[in-house]
Amino acid sequence: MQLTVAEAIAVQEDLRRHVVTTDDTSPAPRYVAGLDVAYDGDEYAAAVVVLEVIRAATVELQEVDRAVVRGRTAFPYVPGLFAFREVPGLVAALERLRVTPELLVCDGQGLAHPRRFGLACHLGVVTGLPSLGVGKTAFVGEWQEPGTARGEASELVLDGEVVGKVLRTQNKTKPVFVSVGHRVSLGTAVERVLELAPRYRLPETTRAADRACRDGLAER
DNA sequence: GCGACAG
DNA sequence: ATCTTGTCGC
Repeated sequence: MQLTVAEAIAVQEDLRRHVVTTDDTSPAPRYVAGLDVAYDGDEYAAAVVVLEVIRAATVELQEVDRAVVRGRTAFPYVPGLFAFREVPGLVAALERLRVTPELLVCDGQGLAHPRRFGLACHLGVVTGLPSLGVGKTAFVGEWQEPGTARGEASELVLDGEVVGKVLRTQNKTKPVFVSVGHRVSLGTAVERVLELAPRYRLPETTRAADRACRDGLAER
């Protein structure tokens, strides 16, 4: 790896100062992106899929753009430094988009991180775009099991501070861990995730990006 | 010191 | 993340 663990932590401590945890005065996003990376040894395929959110009687989600970039891993998976492994490929994919997303839905945590600077915060700060994190499992913090109905949530607390929400996106399914990335409030983040997960546990953005990076890795 | 540890 | 088939349920 080009960066040492100590250097990477220093970068996080520096970049975290730029995180904005409130909503900007813009309407609900029309273009929302899902981002994910798949691996095969030290080879990876990073994907970004942009969905247009059509709000009518029911929310409709249509893919309008996508970009998949392949590359070679330059940083190992280190808990707490996950972003250094995924950001290069994801930023490269974002640069290839024709449609600029108004919200990045990341695979992992945002503020729910030991230094309050998980992947979602990192991607938001380096791109300047609003972002939020949706983790499939917990990383840090304490919480109570939320109610079993879609929409019910409980606070994710770390050192006495609310760093996210444990949110049930579908009845009787395992909850997901939502946290702020950049330029969105926690309440809005939860609202966006529910809107993007009308049918399954994970947001459609996440599902689309997951499929895209797997497919990208498969074609060799 | 021991274990836990996003993907 | 990845290793991996069938199977129960809506």
